[in-house]
Amino acid sequence: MRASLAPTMQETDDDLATATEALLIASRALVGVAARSIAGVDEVTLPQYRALVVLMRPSPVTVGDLAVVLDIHPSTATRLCDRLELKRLVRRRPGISTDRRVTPVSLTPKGRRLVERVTDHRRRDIADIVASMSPEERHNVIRSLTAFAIIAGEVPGVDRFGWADVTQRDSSAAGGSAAS
Amino acid sequence: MRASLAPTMQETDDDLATATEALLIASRALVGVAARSIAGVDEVTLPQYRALVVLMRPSPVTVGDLAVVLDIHPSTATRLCDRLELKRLVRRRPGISTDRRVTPVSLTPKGRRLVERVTDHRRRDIADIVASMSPEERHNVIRSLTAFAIIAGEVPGVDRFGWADVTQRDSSAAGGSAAS
DNA sequence: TACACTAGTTGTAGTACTACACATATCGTG
DNA sequence: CACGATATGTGTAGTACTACAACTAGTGTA
Repeated sequence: MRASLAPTMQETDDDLATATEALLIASRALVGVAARSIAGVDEVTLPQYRALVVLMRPSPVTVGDLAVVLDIHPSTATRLCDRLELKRLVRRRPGISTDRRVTPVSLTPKGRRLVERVTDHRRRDIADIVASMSPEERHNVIRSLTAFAIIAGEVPGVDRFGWADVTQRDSSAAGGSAAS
Repeated sequence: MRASLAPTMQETDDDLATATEALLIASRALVGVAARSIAGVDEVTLPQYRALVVLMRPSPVTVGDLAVVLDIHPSTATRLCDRLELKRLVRRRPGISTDRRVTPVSLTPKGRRLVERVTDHRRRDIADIVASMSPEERHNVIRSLTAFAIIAGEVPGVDRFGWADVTQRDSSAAGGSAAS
């Protein structure tokens, strides 16, 4: 399919490369948007924000879960939670779990609002761009990106979940490992 | 979402919102991809990587330019350059400019390779996803995202340039300001 | 030439993030 | 119930990032 004419194999190959480049470029633009949306919030550092995004998940999250998802040492997760708790963005809720070794952590309303604020900011920036598109382009975006997002969620090695949202892994801020 | 025909005004409004959401979701996926590509590189921290991306620009970049673009204090830019120079990723090149107050900074081959490595990593991840798409979807992506990227580059408040690539501004890693 | 301004660096100080090693509760099992 | 495994927290240490203040050097102008 392809609008109308039948694609030859060669055209398909070209499209593959072209689409990849288009996404790579769009990726930069979108990442830039994401960057600004978190930049507008002074209240948390990047690792902290990443943690908050993880905590947006509906399922319960423990300190240990955070360590696994963020790929940091458990003790680092503990410290991270300490700081977030000081800022009243999360709450430790011992006793919620039957396993009393674990420490469930949840967002406070304040923490949730912060994440939502960042998302809204990003949505506005994107909306500004979308508003500048022609109806046809807009229409196209819906179709192609929906397809993209669905597939991205299925391709192994690509996170479909929010924490990726965090935009990036802090790399090795210290001498650490933290690699993929 | 509807497949073909001429949009009415109302449908256009709907599309605007839908397209925004589609981009928001795609944004997460793409940011996740970007995250991984930098995560695979232990050698630099995020601020350091951002600086390297800025230095990919063809035009000469000074220490002060870095401070402005990265939105950090000049002294912070100095320290950043110090560390990058220690890692042999950049070089200070005094004497290149007629104004002997400024200190031009440029990537070393090693630094350039690092940035390219990250980009390649990202390109591969995206290609994996694109490969899973139907030719029609792929075709669509090319058209819509190219339009998106072009517009994004024109809409004020959205960076068209590479440094956004960096994926994100480190927020206030310290007690700092750094906000936008 | 004197003086203000610009660019960068250095001194100082504080917070964050990271990990490793060790200590403390709990849980599961034999 | 004893014992290993699990989940967190603490003690300790090191690097990074950040900014402000002060200093050096070079530029431009009156």
